[in-house]
Amino acid sequence: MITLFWYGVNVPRPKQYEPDLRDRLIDAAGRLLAEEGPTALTTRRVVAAAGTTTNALYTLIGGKAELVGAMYLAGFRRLADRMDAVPEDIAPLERLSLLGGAYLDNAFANPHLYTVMFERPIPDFTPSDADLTEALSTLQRLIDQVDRCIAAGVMAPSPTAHDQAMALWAMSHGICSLTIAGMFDPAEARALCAQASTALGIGFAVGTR
Amino acid sequence: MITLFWYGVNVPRPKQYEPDLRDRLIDAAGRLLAEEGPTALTTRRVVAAAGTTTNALYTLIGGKAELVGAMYLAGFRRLADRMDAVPEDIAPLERLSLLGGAYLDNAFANPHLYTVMFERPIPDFTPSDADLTEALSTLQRLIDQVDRCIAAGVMAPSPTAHDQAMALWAMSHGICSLTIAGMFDPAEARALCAQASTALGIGFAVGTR
DNA sequence: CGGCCTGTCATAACACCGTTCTGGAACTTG
DNA sequence: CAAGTTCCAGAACGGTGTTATGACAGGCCG
Repeated sequence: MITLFWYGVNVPRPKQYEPDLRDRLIDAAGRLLAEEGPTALTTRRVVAAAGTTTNALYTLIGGKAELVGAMYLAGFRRLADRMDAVPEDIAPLERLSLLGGAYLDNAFANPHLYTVMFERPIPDFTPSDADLTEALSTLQRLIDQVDRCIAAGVMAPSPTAHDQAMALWAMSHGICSLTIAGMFDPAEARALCAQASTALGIGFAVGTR
Repeated sequence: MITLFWYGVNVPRPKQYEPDLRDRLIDAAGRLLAEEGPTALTTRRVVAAAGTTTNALYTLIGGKAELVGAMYLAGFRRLADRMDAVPEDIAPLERLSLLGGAYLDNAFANPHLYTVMFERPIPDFTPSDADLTEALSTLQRLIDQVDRCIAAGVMAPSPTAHDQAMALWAMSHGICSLTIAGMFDPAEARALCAQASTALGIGFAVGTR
């Protein structure tokens, strides 16, 4: 007889010895990435910082790619938190601008994490399709706010909220990316972003009337 | 007595490396990067593809960082060539749009090289200040064309040509970067870029009148 | 309650990486 | 020809991600 249900019967579930070891590993990786950049993110340094050994990383997380994947998702969660911290009860256009500010703040507060989210500084890791859709879902906040601006009559109804939001996002990301790459300095970047974002909004409104 | 001129007397001039070995190494590295991405760009694979040994790479180029540096500059030269191939005798605004198209073409034709230019896929390499200014000088073509558009009266004289060009560039780069990261697909990216660029131009014109 | 199974984790090893060392061959010059 | 210098193949070094080996802890079934 062949057992079809592997976890159906007679399979003990042993506990994890140190329940927070997985979190400790991910925290240590995050600290290493933030403080010393992608080159410092080696399995050996991570496990040493977490006070354990390589094998724990492999049984608890799976490998370096999965470790970076965890930080990838954590990065988007952090971005989501920052955007959700923007108050609700303000003028739609002003709130949209604050969301943009939060985006730049997030990028410049931890540039290494930002590159993990949007570039490939650790070539072993490329996000899965599930990771990508989860990441893109964070940007729904931007689309929603553009929608509210359209509903309030302060932005044009065409192109679609999605397209206008994507344009705003691409612009902001471009500025963040080039700034992190050393092409702009942060102050310059913020001014440029404010200037260009309003121009973009005006252009969309005028271009379709 | 101290000999001051080391090559003055009695110094034989031994043979040189194969004169094109340096170029062969850089070509092999470029092919490897284009076909298999940054993970394939190892010194051992490069020297094997060029039919030589590690030592040649170190005496002729200096190391992996310098090798990537050569590709960094080659990437900007290639971008410059593509932009310089856009004809001169067309309407300024149309020429500006063709420059944007050339930018996207260049990015999508060799995305791995694009990431070397604007992201840090090989952590051993970060461009020097000299590299950065040389790279930024490529973008002067964009600024010049915006200048011509302003002179022709088809773009607003304010903000400065520099600022408008930087905004257009950041927008285009953002779209390229996000596309290469898997967030957009190339067709979507081209449409978005065209749409957003014209909106940006209109917005700058309207916002200052 | 005891044996077994299974997940947890330390130790040590493997293949590969960038880089450097060693030594011999090749070539130019006196 | 002898000397001196550069070229360059091979081995070696320290570091990387990953995997094999094995000790051990605890939950499940008899």
